[in-house]
Amino acid sequence: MNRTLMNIAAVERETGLGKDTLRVWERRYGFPRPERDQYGERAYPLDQVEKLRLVKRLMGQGLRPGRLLTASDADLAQLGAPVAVPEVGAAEGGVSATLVPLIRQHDLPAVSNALRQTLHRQGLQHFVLETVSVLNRAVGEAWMRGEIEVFEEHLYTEQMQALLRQAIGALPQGEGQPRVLLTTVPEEQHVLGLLMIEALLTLEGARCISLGTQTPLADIALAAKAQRVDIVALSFSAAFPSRQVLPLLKQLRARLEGSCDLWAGGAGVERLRAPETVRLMRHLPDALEGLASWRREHGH
Amino acid sequence: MNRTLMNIAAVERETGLGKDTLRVWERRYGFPRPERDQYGERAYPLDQVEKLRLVKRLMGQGLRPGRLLTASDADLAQLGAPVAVPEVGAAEGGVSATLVPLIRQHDLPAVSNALRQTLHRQGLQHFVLETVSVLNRAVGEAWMRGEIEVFEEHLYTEQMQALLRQAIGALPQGEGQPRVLLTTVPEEQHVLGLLMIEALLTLEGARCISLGTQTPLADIALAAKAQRVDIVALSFSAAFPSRQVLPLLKQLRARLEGSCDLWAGGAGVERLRAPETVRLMRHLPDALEGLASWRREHGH
DNA sequence: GTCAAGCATTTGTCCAGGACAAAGATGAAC
DNA sequence: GTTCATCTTTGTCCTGGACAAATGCTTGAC
Repeated sequence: MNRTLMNIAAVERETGLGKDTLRVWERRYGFPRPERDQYGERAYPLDQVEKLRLVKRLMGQGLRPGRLLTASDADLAQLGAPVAVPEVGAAEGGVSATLVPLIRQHDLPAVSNALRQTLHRQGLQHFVLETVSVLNRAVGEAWMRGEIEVFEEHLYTEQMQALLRQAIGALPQGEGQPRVLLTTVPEEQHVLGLLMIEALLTLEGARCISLGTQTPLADIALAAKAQRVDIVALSFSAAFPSRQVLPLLKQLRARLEGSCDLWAGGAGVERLRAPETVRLMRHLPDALEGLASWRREHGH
Repeated sequence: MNRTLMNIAAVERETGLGKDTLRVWERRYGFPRPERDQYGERAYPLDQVEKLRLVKRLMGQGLRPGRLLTASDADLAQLGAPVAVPEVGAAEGGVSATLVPLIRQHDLPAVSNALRQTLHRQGLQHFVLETVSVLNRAVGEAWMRGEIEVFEEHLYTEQMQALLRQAIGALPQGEGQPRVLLTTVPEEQHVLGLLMIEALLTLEGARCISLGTQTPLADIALAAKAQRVDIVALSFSAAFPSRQVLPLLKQLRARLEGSCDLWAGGAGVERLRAPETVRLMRHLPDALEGLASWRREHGH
């Protein structure tokens, strides 16, 4: 018998739920109910960890933990079961209707080819503005509905990343204006948003300098100074805890020079109120508009 | 006056030190000594956060927190000050002697060109085996000595990543054997190790399937099954807490099918004892040797 | 029936202070 | 100098309490 038990740190890694949260759920709702090891420390069986991953996913659909954790296993399984996919939706003819099934069939070469073909047919700008953003949303929602697994999302991301990086690499990299620093804060690991913006802005002749994901605030500020950038652009995914976004932006704003603009975009800022000193980009085209208005204001 | 105060969660993000650690340091060593906000919660001034980042860096050199946190500010500053770079070292003529200064001067185009040129001169295999591994180590150590900042490391990583991905994209992707799944566990965000292995193995005709970084164990196992891979290869950087590596490998091993090999490589496994069921790759060429021996055993 | 304002509940994160295993340093014996 | 045993340091876990912010609910006005 292969009974693996995980300690609380491993469960935090595996589920993304904090240690405090795991303990307080146990106290309040009676779940999870880990065993104890020889030292009295929590030892979670695999099936409880799986249930926690399910709960986490369902919370993304607006369900609250109090309900989910006190519900019976049967009710939970029903909520969690992938809904029969409305194949009618395929009639819309969108790319996502073609691609999500390919991802689910684990046909990587087909996914890669379909993406490449679509890019070449549409051109980079249209591809990013219409196809990639729609696909990202479709893949994310398919995960929340339980239709695809996390690793399938990773596979999709990796294919798309390779394609976008290749396309960006093929663009001319001049000494354009403005200079834009791209990155995400620590804990935010989604990279596609950055690559999309990098593609759009580079196409328009801006000079993009990417730090990749998860840069500490102090280093974002240092990099902005060292690279003498005009704009710092951050990307927040829907998965990022939204309560943290505005405080973070405020902290970073205080560390940047006044002449440097601060932009924040991605699904994680769609529902936020913009402070005066930060420019929120709720949708992708806002970035192009923002670029144009920066150039107007700075006489280019 | 611009006195930003950070709460304990923000300090954790910024420094990478856990909340428990921050509180126990305060209790034991009297540092950090945050103020309290209106609700009695810790509020860390910026200079204390900076000192914590310095301490974290010095700990990478083998210094222990008990010494560092009770040392005077002056002693600490002396330890932390970048040592005058022994320019004599430049006489070795290695690539790192050329590149690290370019990184420090923030001359991105020069870094990019130097890397590209070296790659073309050496060929991909030699470039990965000799140049990239040496550079990664040099950059990491330069950070530990305080010669370069985190953001400069990010810039280097981003340039190298673009180059390696481009080189990999140009390789023929056949239906080779074995099929290898590449990824890192959650909390391990270093991507260059993965790309290096992907380049080496793809060059030798293996079929590499990368999940990118930070895949939960459950999903690594699911992906291995769905993609019917022969080998799962994980990368651990020196920054990954080494105490966690072996338990992680054991957990994953238990979830993989017996016919699937498990490899672990990178600076994070150099000093570990290998369990029987996992193959530790302490140095890069071990991967090539491992590939050859897999093929011998499976009659290819 | 719709909307806003006020009230109640839920929820995540913080706190204090205790405990202890694992890793690292130290010293004794060979 | 090397090996083994002991002491010290250090990170992470524990319990149980507290409370702000977010969310949901009710009431009342139009």
